[in-house]
Amino acid sequence: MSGYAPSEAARRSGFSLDTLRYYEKIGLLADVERTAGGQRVFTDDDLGWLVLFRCLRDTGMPIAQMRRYAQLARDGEHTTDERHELLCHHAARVEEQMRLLQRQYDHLREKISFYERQPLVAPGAEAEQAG
Amino acid sequence: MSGYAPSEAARRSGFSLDTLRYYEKIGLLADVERTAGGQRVFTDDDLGWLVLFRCLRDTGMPIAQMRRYAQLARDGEHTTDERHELLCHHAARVEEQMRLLQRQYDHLREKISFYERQPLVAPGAEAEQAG
DNA sequence: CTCCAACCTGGAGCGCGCTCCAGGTCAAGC
DNA sequence: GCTTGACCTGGAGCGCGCTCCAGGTTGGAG
Repeated sequence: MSGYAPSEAARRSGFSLDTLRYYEKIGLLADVERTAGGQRVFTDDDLGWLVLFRCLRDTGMPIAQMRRYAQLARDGEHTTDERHELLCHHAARVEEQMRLLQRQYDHLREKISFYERQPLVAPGAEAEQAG
Repeated sequence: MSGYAPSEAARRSGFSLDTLRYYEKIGLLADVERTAGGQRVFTDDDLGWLVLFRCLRDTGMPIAQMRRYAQLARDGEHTTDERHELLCHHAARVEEQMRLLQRQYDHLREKISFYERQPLVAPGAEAEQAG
């Protein structure tokens, strides 16, 4: 059940082969196993990390911070508080990001509704907006 | 009421001076007025555009697409359908983005709650997760 | 009139996160 | 044993969106 070829790991994780190698190179994924010949073998644990990295990446965490998190996890049990804190801070930023996105989405919708109302309104009746 | 110095426009829009110049250079903001000596004077209309650009940027629209939108607007009334369509497509992408962000935020929260439950649970009682 | 902070230009540089490449190795199927 | 496609490495390159710089000009305050 564990031991995936690079292409399989790529397929399952949604990251490209190059990205998987890159993540290992910069120390996000550490010590990926190898065959005798030197080819990578990804474990279920690696896949779990990749799922996490996707979550963090999709929510806008910089790679440097993911690296830090991964390093803390490798450092052992005594770093759980710091890891917890790191994730909480990140979650707070994500919440802010969601609020901003919602706000700007509302603006966008308003702008769109302006285009949709325009044909029904007498020319010049609405305040001129940019665009 | 209209006619802002670059620094004032920067302050009001939240973009840096360099970014304002950059936006003009690449044709997002076209034909910004100048004093006799060549210094920029931003109008309320320019400010309106900047508000729009911030909205589009914050929702992840690439600059090339903003450029296209701005160009269409300059091309006149007969492009309203295309502009409307462009914004609608963008809005759809933003909705997808919001769904993804929410989903990944939920994962993140789950991960965090794992850290918060951990001290209460007997060692080995929970499935091992990466990180 | 002088000063100096704000402004101008063209163009180089940067930070991020990959992505691609050349040149070589590995390993599964025939 | 041979072929062939997947894989390896180190390092260069890229696309985006700015950001910074040098060297010069402008314009309002005193």
